[in-house]
Amino acid sequence: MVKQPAPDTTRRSEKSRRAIYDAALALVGEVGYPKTTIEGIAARAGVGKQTIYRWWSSKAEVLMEAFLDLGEQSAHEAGQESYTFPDTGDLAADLKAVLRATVDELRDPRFEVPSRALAAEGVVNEQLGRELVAKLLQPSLQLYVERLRSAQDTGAVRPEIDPRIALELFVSPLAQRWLQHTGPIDHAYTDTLVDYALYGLTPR
Amino acid sequence: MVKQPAPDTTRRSEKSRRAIYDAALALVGEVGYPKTTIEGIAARAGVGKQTIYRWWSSKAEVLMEAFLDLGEQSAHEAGQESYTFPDTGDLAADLKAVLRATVDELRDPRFEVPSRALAAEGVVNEQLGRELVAKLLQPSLQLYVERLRSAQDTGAVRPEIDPRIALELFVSPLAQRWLQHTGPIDHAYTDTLVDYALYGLTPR
Amino acid sequence: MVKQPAPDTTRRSEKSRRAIYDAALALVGEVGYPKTTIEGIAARAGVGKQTIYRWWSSKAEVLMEAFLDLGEQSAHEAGQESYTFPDTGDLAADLKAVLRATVDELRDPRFEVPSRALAAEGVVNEQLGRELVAKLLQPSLQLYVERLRSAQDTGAVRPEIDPRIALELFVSPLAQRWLQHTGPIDHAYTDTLVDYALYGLTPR
Amino acid sequence: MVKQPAPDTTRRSEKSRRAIYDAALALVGEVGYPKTTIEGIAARAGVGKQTIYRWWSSKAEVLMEAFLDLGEQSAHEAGQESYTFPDTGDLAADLKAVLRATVDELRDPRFEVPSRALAAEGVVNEQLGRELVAKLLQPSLQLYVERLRSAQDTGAVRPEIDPRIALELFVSPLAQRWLQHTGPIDHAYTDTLVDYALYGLTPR
DNA sequence: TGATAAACGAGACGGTACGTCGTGTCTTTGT
DNA sequence: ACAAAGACACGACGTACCGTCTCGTTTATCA
Repeated sequence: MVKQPAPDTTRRSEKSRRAIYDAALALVGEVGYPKTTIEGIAARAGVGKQTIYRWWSSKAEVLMEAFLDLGEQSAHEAGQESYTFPDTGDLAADLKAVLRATVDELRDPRFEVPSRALAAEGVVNEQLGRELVAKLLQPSLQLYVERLRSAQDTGAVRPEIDPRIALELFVSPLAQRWLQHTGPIDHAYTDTLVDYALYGLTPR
Repeated sequence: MVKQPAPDTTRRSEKSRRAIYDAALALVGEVGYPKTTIEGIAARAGVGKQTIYRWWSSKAEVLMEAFLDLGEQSAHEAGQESYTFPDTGDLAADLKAVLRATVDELRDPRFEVPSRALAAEGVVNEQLGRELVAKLLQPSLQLYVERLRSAQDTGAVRPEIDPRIALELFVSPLAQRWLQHTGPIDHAYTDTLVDYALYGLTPR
Repeated sequence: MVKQPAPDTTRRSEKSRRAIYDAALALVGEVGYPKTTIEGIAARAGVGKQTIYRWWSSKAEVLMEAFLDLGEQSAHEAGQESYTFPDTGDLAADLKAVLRATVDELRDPRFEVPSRALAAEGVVNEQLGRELVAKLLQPSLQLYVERLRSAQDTGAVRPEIDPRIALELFVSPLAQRWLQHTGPIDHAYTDTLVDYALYGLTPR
Repeated sequence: MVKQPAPDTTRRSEKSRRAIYDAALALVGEVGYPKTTIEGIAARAGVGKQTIYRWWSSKAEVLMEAFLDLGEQSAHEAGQESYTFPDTGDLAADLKAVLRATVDELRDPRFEVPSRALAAEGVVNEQLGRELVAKLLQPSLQLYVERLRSAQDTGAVRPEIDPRIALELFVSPLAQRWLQHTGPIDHAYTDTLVDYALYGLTPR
């Protein structure tokens, strides 16, 4: 906190950074977030503790960057397809498809432990929370906004609807069930969500 | 963890328990959850550490019980009115009223810090999460279920709707905005949620 | 320390006292003195802790009384012969015999651990040390004094010699070797001690 | 006990070691050995507990090294004269002089508490006891051996006498009186010891 | 290409908190 | 009324990590 003589980013060891990311994700997966320690990450990465403290200010920050990096890696490999949203003209079908994919992803144990840990940290640490939202959540949510706007253009969604609020009707219930273990998560559930939200609860 | 030779509950010191609850809530409020330590709680409560370890197995458990107790205290004082749900016949109005009250409560700093801390812990610790849901969340949600059933009886809600899922359309978006700082929380927002969810997004 | 409402000795449970003695000696023998605890003694004796604190003021005191009691038991069984000293007229032979017996006793593991523990405690705790000396050591040493006086009567020892000091020439070297591990202990050694001490180191 | 990954001695902080020695000796002097705690030493030395545990394995070991160091300090200051033994040709006089000096040293309160504590520990802990004997006692006793050998050369002591046993006639009685509080310690007493031991108890 | 300055691995350090154990006191319960 | 049982406040234990701070030792630009 006191002094940050601006470490020289150009001299930074790429090898160490990779090793730290790998160690952090591996440890979180193996022993859980609370038992993951900076000392443990350093030891596993074959790195001095100072090398971690030089570039990050907390365990959560390390993990967040490691996780973001993991996401980028996946995206590269997969050819970016995760950042698109289907638009077949059938809004209900498109939403259901995307939510089904999200359900599958949430169940992938590779992502589960670190993302839970980050989410928990973000609940309590507002700054980190906002960073997470901005870097991890927002890009995905933006795709919903765009798809809903497109639906408004075709008349499938009422024009006065605010897409940024409307998307929460699909996304938040799923997120909450996952975060708070308030209920089971499966394709039938997300399909139902889409139906309820699109057509409302009252008789038509 | 090793041995728990079943401490004798009848001999338990009520005074110590109260002091521990008070200290825990006070400390969490003052220095935040991560900096609240069992030693600190014990010292503040004027209690030996062992007295805490004898009856609870983790900081989170202490805080959860303290928080539950706080809720019961409030309920007693207020004469239980928190466990009822208005039924004026106008479903939209009733939902909006309850959600507005919830918004106000979420902003009460007295509840904010400990409930955030508990929620975060519950995200990561499934057992505690389920306990939280069962003891804190479920009772409130059940009131939504009943109100929605009553609306189905009067024909205000389609009969095939599952109320346990439907309620998430109102509650989860608010919860997520609060938990994950994904957006501002106010009365206009929750009013909008009720409108969108009740009448759907598609043109009627 | 604060209050000593003079517990009523007549009401004292003999059974508990015995059980405490047994437990104390057994534990000291099994786990050593430092790992012997008052809680452990109470548990093993099937006795409340308070019953120990009521009658003794420290672990060392319990052990001392237990040990004294053990000695009395042995004496009773053996018919007091331990409190006599041979007087065959041959002083050297008598001393050698007694010291050989002492060597054998010092090697009896039944006595070794507790008496070492007590001796150590006595080194550091003067009050207990004096009690030990008075109750355990003095009676034996007195026998040396008497035998040496008898030798003075027969002219075998110079009349101006102080027997209380003279006996230390035989007893202390053995005691020190045993206590401080400064050398091996056997019959040849004690025989030599007697010869050196009786006849001096200078040529005659 | 579990792991001792050989801390790097070259990186050891000399300042901390000194501070720990000083704190240990001061505390033992002020509150006595049993009330001296590792936490107390660490606090007084302004040192983390781990720094003590890293280099020593017990309170006794710390104190022993501190005491040895104290001895070395004194020796340095005094110019080593403590490691010599007078040889005036008059054996009795030389022994009396050395024993008088020993009496004075035993009464020096600066040495009394720690050396008693160490002696007591050595009684019960054989390994430490042997270390103490080897490092603290042996060097002094060796001087007696040499002086006695020299006396044998001049014919003042019978040639068949074993000096390592003979020296105990002078040293052990004094040591025992001091350790076990079995009698007063003064110059007259040690003078008497020398007379008795050199010339024997029997009439010449 | 060799000097020099940084980042690096290693890990000792002063600390804080952990969870456990034992102390000596006090209270409850059964007899 | 006493003794067993054991909860309690307290304090030390020995361990694990924290974040800071040297230590040499690579590296990797610039002189």
